[in-house]
Amino acid sequence: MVDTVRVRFAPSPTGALHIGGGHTALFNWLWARHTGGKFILRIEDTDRERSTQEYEETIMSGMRWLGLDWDEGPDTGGPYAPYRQSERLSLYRETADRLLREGKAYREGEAVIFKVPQGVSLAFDDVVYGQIQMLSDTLKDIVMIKSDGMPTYNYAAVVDDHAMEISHVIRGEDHISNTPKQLALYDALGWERPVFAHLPMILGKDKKKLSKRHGATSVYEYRDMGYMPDSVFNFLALLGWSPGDDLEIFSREEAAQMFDLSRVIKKPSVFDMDKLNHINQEHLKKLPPCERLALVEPFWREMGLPIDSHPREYLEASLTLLAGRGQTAREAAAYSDYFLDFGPVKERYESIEADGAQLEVLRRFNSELLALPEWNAEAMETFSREWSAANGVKMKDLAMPLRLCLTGMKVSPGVFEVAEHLGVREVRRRLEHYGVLQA
RNA sequence: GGUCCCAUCGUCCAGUGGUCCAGGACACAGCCCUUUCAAGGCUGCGACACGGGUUCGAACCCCGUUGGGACCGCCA
Repeated sequence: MVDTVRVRFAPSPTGALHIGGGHTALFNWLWARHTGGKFILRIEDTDRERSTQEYEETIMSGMRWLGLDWDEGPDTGGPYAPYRQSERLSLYRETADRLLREGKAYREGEAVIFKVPQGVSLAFDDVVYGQIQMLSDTLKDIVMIKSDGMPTYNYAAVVDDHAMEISHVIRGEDHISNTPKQLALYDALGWERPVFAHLPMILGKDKKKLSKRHGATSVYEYRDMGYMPDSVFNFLALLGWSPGDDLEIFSREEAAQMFDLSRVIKKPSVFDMDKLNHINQEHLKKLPPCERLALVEPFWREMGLPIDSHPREYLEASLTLLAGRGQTAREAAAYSDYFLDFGPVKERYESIEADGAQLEVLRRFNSELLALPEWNAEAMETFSREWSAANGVKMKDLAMPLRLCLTGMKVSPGVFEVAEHLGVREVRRRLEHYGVLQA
């Protein structure tokens, strides 16, 4: 009997790894890791027209990106190899011949077709959906081997799940109606059935099955938008499942430990970008500086910023200063460009807006600020508060123009912290450029 | 059309007959903090689709209605 859990993710290499596919893979992975079982990757490349080696590789790297490692697969091999259906043709052939000999299947053209017995109740107990039953009379005969010699999905999946000793078939709910067909096959072959667990679908905002129309659907698009794999993992795990308490931000390991198939719900869930953003921000905040830098760096590079002319410590500190600003790595990169270069600042603002009298006040203030014996945020703030009180000028009217000159933005971390981090020389350079220092 | 599935705040989840005039999170609004924006803290808005049962008692069980979804390929 089934003593060890063996689950599989069985994508067809006809496209990149989808959010839906990632969700299915994730739940299989969680169950395997939770139970100490095996997670198997099987490539279902029986569609000669659409399957490609490139897609197979993208799917695998997509899974790696999400942190879903597999124990057996086409690249790693394993005791049930090969793991690519196109390499298991003889198995399908032999099994089909057997059914042919037993009179349970027939030929039509080059194809082999399974004759569905009539009047049979095909029922199974789904781990998440419960008892599901269908009468065999509503089923048409099932094509097992196509005219091109390749097996069909419903047939190959049964043969392989049996041969690979899969204990739990965990897949999307759209496969519920396929299950009775596969049940008929298991019965005809005299094979023991695996346990079935169907997962609720992921829907778009319009409550329709998630598709290209809904925007980004491949997991890679999320990476390119600046989402962390940990966040996408966390977010996907929360679709159709929850640990039961109010814990929402967790790691892969924590999820694997808490996960249980019996806690998966039936209701389809809507993909909510706002929630993903929030989860990403939470994970971003937890990251140590060096890892955050690694995440943001590609986006800075993409923006053409001079990364290599700054020490790593400086770059890390720049991001630490951001403290929760930005929900994605891409946003964090955009919010911090002024730390790396003066260029973007100048592009945003040609000059500050101030009339003659205001300008004179700013010139005096900035000049005195630059003359401070100690160049740190605390000293600058103390000085500024005293100066503003003494001169009857609001802090705001001193800080905002300074912020504008240094960052080119109306929003930023505390402006004195920005100034400290930029360094007195750079601050002087920027203030001089805008003519807000005394001659 | 046939078959199957689903139904708690706008969204994601909690809730498995009494402790629920329903709890948390996101989003939204307001307040506090404050040199700005975030972050953080506090408050608010907001749902058991409807109708019948069963029961002393129903968000939870049963039936129906309505509304959604999936599948009906020699695609997977």
